[in-house]
Amino acid sequence: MQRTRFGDMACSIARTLDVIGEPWSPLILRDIYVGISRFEQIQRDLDISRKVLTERLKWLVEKEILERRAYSQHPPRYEYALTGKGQELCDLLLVMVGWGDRWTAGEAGPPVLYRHHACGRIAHVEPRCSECGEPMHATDVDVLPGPGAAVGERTA
Amino acid sequence: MQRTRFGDMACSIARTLDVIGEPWSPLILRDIYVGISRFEQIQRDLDISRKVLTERLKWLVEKEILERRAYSQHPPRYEYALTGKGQELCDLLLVMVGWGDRWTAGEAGPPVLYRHHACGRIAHVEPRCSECGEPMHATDVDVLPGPGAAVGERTA
DNA sequence: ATGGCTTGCTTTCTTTACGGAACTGAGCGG
DNA sequence: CCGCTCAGTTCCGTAAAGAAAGCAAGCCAT
Repeated sequence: MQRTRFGDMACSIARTLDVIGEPWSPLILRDIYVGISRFEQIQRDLDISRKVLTERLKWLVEKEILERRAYSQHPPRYEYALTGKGQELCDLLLVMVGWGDRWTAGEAGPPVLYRHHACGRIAHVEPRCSECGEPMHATDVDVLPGPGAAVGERTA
Repeated sequence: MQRTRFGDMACSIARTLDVIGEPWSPLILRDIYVGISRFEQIQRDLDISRKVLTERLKWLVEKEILERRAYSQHPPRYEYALTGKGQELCDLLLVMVGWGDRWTAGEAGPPVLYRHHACGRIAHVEPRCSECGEPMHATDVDVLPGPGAAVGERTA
């Protein structure tokens, strides 16, 4: 969508946005995650322009987030499925759900609940440190240049 | 940017996207998070159109993600600061960083590292269950209708 | 065999938003 | 009073989104 491509920036946020940052992409991912996996289904569910849906699906397949596969040869019918890379992106969706539930749900409460397989309880995700297991929020970290930093260039 | 507003959908992902889903918004948030907080600074850092930057900042202030405040009266100069709501959004950025580092960083390695205050180690965020503390990925949950579900309507 | 139905797109057209560049205006500072 | 910085605003050309229609392949019933 945007003319400026984010993929070339030395920033993991920008590079993630390059993949799913365009409008509709996260919602398409969500649909496929919950089992709405065919072109017509997604189009109806989101009420998205067929043209844009075609473009997004092609892009996400190119980026190896989705796989297009035939579930019927005759007639040829296709569905879209998450790759491993795509499933990990869905973790990001869960975090978005967490923020949205907390700040935008209002009176009515969250529209969707998530039950954790491991404990069977309704839960939300909590960001924790990969090293010590304690909560790890944006306010709990120092930001340092890493090996892939483009020295002397804009970080963005 | 998109003509279709996501804010009215009964979906926390859509409502989160309504706030920061537009192009550049997450990168603007990131800049302010790391201390690049003035109009000219952000514009230079991201090389974003001044017009779009103006629009985004105004939107994020309206949505109470950012606060515009004068750091000088004479001459009148402004900077943008995260609200509590905005700081929590930054957790989402950390998750995006995690995915981006893992899938898009390549040979060079991650451009930026994050040191966790609590343990002092370089770390990344790991989504864990708010109830039992075990890892909680998108593949580890069941999706159920919640109280705020728009019954009979599209979930999106 | 043919008219209708569904699926999975593609095409065309209009409207909107982005990107780039120039311009404004307030307030220093020399 | 000339130039500089900051913080935008305005204008214009182009690219992308949205709406709607069209298309082709393959059933399916009459």
